[in-house]
Amino acid sequence: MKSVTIKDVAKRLNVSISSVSRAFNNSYDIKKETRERILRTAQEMGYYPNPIAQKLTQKKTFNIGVVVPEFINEYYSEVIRGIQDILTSLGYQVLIMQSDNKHERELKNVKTLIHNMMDGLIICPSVKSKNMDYYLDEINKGYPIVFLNRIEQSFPANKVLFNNTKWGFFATEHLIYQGYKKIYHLSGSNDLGITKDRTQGFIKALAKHGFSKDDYKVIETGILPENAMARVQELIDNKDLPEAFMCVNDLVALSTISVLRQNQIEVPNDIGVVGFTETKIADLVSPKLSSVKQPTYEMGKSAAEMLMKVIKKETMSSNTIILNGSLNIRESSIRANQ
Amino acid sequence: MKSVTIKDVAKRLNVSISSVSRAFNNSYDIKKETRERILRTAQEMGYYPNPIAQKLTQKKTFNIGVVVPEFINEYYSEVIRGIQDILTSLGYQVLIMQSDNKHERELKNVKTLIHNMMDGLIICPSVKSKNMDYYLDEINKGYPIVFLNRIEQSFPANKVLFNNTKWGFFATEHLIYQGYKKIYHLSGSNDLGITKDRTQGFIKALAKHGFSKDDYKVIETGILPENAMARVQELIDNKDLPEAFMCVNDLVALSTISVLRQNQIEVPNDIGVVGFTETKIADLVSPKLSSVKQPTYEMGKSAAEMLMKVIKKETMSSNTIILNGSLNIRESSIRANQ
DNA sequence: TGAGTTTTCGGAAACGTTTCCGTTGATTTA
DNA sequence: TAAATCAACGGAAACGTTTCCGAAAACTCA
Repeated sequence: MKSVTIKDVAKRLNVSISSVSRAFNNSYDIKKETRERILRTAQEMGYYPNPIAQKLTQKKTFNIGVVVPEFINEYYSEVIRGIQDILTSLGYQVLIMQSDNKHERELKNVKTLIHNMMDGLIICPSVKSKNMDYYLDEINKGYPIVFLNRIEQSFPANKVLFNNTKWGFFATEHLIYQGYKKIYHLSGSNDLGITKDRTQGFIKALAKHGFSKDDYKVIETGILPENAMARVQELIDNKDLPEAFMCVNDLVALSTISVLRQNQIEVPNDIGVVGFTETKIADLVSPKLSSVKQPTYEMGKSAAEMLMKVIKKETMSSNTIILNGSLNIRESSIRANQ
Repeated sequence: MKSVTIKDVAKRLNVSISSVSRAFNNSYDIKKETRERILRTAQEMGYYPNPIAQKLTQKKTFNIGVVVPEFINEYYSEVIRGIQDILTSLGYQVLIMQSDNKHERELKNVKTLIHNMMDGLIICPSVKSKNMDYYLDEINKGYPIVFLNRIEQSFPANKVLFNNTKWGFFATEHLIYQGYKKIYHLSGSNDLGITKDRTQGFIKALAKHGFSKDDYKVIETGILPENAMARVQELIDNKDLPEAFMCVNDLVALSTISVLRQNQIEVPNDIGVVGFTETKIADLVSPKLSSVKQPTYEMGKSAAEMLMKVIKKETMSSNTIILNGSLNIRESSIRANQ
């Protein structure tokens, strides 16, 4: 378990510790031949500089921490791919921690990463900004942090966002243009800023097109199938069905379609459905699911690039990047002519 | 950016550095009152022990590294949840790295984690054991490593596995019992041990039930939709369709159903389909997808528990845990009576 | 009361690096 | 040829802890 240190290499070659160090950091004041000699025998002896010791003296670790709430679908997976593609090409390593949608664990993760001297952090918060003081403190101390998704636009920090209100609006307006006159929104939790924004977009679209209070409803189902299915079944039982559903995400949309089908209600012939945060399966199911695609990979890339700028001190202020998505209209929301 | 160190605390209280250290490690040889006094002012000054410096002197970091190939579906997400639930309850932190299905990046990740002094590692390899020498070296040095999934049963290390051959066999036999006489297997890459094992299970089941060479085929589609869809379309064009498909995973199964539907071929009325590595959507699509459920959460738990035993030196040998799954039969593979 | 024991604490080495400073010998310059 | 410059290297401090060792003070016991 004993690993070979810089001293062992120095002793073997009868050179000083400093020279070995210089050889590895290819410093200018070392002769080319000795440098090569040192590197060669170091290789033979299986020596590599201990990163922990390096961190103690240097400031840079070339490690970047990423905190995500979950991996429930490919959303954060693709975000991380975007982050990694940028950062690994620049010689950084990406360390990921999962906070399981719990704010406390998120905070603990962030502290762990900071204390382990990450050069910077990309944080995807679990819930809407409660207790962000710690983060603000660190930012003010000069610690490089970029937020991604699920954070308020007004929060004074560098961040990469998706405009959920806007695309919630478009998704809803699409249903309206299809001629659906009564539309229900199955919404996420109100604690979650992003799903709340989608709800706002929903309401804005209805307002613009003169829907009255009787023509729509917002039903808080959360983002997981179980509860959503129960609530839809309730609607059916109460004979309180709309002409279309605008759903907080694809999982809820698929759940809705599934329950409707069990009750011999067909999508889109009887009822239209549109999802949000498109996943691969949208294109594979029947009916194919209309949904809003988020630029996940690009969001990761942007966040990584922004973080690099912060680290290089090329920017100090609180920048916000808002990326565009697309509404992919498929079968589930195409209203039959009648 | 200058953080407060142990010296600052010691100086403020006119005690020695050692005493402050003792206070934090609640050592036995410090008076209770001084310990509390130190802890209190340390808190006031915002001091916490620098983990990097601690790592340099101690051997334990209470950090565990996890390397996964991807987050393409909820598979590794649930594995990680299992790992985290065990380890965080024991005071450990879990650091995750994603190797993007590339062996080189996996190796780099592992080295990064080891050099950063993780107390142990759980590795989910990306491809079948090529170049495992580095891992074996570390294990022989006494470094605690547990492997999970995608590794050969003969590999001499601690590991947690799913019996892909067995459940590939059961999935296939289920189709046979349904009366399907001609069955094709859409398989993953041969480089991937686990998908190869499923293929073996497929062939075993056919052999047991006396299928001849003409009654089955193995078609290597890989694990992603695009290629699978193309290959299925080829089969349709060549009028070379089986009575049932046994698919390497759910994504390929859904892709298959989708292509068949585009060609007016209905599942399960015309053709039966069964998937593998069940995901949430299996229950939400139409027809509901029959699939093999893997005990993902439990696999993570087992791996974490096994790693703890290795770290505590309660076990030295190469243990293998093989967990059981279940075959969930739904609509897609129920053959209509005829 | 004096020897032995225990409690509590300080000093200093150690962990494995980087980096500043200084020294040596060789080379250049006037 | 003497002075000045330069290339190449060694020594040692520093990073922030833990821990071993030893010593002072307090306590025990006969």
